[in-house]
Amino acid sequence: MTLFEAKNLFIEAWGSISSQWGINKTMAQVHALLMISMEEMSTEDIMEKLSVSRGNANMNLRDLINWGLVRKVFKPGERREFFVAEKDVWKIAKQIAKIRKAKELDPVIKLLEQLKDIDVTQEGEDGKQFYKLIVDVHRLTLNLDKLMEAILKADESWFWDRVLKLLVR
Amino acid sequence: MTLFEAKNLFIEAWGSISSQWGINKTMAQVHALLMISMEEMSTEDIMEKLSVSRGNANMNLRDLINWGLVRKVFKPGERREFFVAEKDVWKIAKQIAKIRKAKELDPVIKLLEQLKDIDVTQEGEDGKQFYKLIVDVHRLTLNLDKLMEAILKADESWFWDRVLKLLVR
DNA sequence: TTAAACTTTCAATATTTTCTGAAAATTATG
DNA sequence: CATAATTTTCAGAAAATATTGAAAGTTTAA
Repeated sequence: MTLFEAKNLFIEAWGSISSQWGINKTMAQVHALLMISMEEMSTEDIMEKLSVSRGNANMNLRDLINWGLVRKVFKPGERREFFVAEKDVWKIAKQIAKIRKAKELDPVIKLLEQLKDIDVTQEGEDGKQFYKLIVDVHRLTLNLDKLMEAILKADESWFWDRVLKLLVR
Repeated sequence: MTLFEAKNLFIEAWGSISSQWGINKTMAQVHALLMISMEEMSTEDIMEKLSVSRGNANMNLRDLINWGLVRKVFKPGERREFFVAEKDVWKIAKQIAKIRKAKELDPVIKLLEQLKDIDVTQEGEDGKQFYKLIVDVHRLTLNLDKLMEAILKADESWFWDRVLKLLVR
């Protein structure tokens, strides 16, 4: 496999896999493209390489910027904007963890905290069982949340050294 | 908030949040409903409670069974099938982790292993940078994979004791 | 200024995903 | 068996999501 083929495969496959990650295909492909390109790219470059419209490219670049995975750069003498992706894989992972925590975990915790308000004393077995479920899920999500927070603060080698030594004997 | 209200809120909210989890609404609601119900439920019961069609109920129940989160039970003297959900939250979490690992992580690892085949010696700086990205992402996903495997084997309190003591001082 | 270069927006369209409901298949019962 | 009860399938409808492309908006520089 040549480098060219490998890069194309990477972009294509990243786009397909993204559907499993709840991320839209163009966004994943733009990200893949920017991660593997040496040079900053213009909107035009991206549109051409991925065969997508200007609107689509623009919107997904904006999302990637909001996710903190891509940033704009200005080239001296150039009027248009260029884009580059963060290349440090640990930083990328932390950024994604942060976003996913906010989207997937925080709303659950918020819901569970509301639900703990029920007056469980008034109800029978049924109420107790429901309350236990809520409390259990709440405890679990809080723990996951703490784990995520720890990841966000951690240095890569420190984190994996600890985790793997202690869990995977 | 009464128990009744709380249960309805839980089902409704679980359905909304599920979109962030890449899970379809009905599936999440059926799961929520079964998790909080004391009694096993028939397809008919579920259709009525959630206002969904027979086909939809049937298909999502099958998916939940395939995910290992729900099982069929047979009642003596009853012809039709009834369904119950696993109630142990740690078991549920492990099951979900297992599925997500298979859907989100394993395909990435497979891709990266293919991509490591490129003949990097032939290429310049560009090839080196690409290779580094592949290797870095590969290492990270393998580590995540090991973490997931550890979770799958672990006992809940043991797992959180270790993780939280070591990461969150 | 103003006009060209470039970016953003958004209504219309296309695509993908989910849901319905009736028909087909399966299973149990007399 | 035959028939009634129940489950499964699946083509088409509906809903949700993603994409286009052209118009509107913004910025730069002559």
